Amino acid sequence: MNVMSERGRPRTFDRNAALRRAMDVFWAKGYEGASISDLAAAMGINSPSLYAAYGSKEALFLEATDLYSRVEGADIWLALEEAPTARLAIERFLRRTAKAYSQTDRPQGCLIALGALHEDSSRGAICADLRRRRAENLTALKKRLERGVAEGELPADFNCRAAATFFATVQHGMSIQARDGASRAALLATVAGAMAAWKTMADTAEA
Amino acid sequence: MNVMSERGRPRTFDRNAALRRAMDVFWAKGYEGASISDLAAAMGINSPSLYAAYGSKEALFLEATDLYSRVEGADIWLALEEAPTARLAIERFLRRTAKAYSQTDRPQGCLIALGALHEDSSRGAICADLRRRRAENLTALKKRLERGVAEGELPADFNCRAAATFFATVQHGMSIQARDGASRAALLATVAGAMAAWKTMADTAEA
DNA sequence: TCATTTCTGTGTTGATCGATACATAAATGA
DNA sequence: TCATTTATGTATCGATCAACACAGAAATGA
Repeated sequence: MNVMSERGRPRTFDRNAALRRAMDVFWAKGYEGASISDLAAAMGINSPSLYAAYGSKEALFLEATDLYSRVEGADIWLALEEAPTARLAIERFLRRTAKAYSQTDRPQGCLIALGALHEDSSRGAICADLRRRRAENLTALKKRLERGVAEGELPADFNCRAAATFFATVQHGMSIQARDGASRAALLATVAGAMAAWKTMADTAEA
Repeated sequence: MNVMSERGRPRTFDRNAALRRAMDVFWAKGYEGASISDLAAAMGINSPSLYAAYGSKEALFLEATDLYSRVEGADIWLALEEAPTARLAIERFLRRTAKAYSQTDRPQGCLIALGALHEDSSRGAICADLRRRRAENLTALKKRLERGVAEGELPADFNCRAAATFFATVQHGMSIQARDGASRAALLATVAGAMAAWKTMADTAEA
């Protein structure tokens, strides 16, 4: 398959490197704000090469968001699985979020959260895909909390869904906070606020 | 002034009613997603009438967001002043937010939070205005918490800035949550999570 | 009545949008 | 060598963007 595709004139640019550049543009400007001109210029190619290699703006965005989750988001969500307790898992998840969202050498906030918030007939697939990814993230949080219940760390009647919703919402808010230029310290203050809810939530469930 | 302006052919549409329609379009589609065609059609006028009455798309947006804060946002922020305690003030503020963001007869989430998140040279003034409004909201929260400290409800070393940042961030996250179709119950679960942090934050400050 | 002022609807402006046509270049297999 | 295949650069496509020119309509004051 791969061997057969080596016929014809070879591509003169690195497809993965160009995709990463496209990701940065979408990340900074959002889906509608990023024009084909912007993208092609950042990728160092002309628009026909872009369309030949990726198909369309929509397809390019979908590939870019996939790359984003794998490269930029992986570390954050890995914390959920690796931490020994649910409490530590949530805390590390939020702290890594604060760190990632305040990196000064890349766009602030999250591409998944901010990439395409305004639905439109011409952007239906884009919005649906981002929504699906956000829903997956919510499920990952819920699963980790449920594991905490199963392992006896949290009371049996702990509301995992509600808690997961809360922490996911805090993370989404941090994207907007980061876009407003919040410092890492300010984002960590939000993390501290969210974690302050932990004890009360666990105790309330027991009562 | 007003009398002098009554010369010439009178306007055949209600300027305020049309502005409200424009607000709804910006609210649903965001600044870049709302075209002049969209706006004029929803307002029931042609684009020259739009430009004659409001000046430009940017000026129309600024008027629309001002109307939004006065009409849609007033009730939410009034809760801060009216509640007898800081704790109740924050709780009512968040509960009214949950109610407002889940109204099914209007766009979900907040125009101030979601209207223009991606900065661009052509949208600088828009983004700056929304950022200013968000900063004002943060200040209002901080002021209310400081009043709680002054009145002895909260310990003297309570970190008002950090707490205000946390609650503002939760509200911003609720906008994205609402855009994802969250029910009022789901938004109230987030409110409960945020309020669960209250006791811990107050106690930690005392320690 | 009539000059002045302001608004309305039609039609259009140059710019930019996402997406391609086309000719040429550079690789392959036969 | 040469037909085939794929990529590249130039130069555009029709559609839509924000904004406006212009002429006619509807009010005013004199």
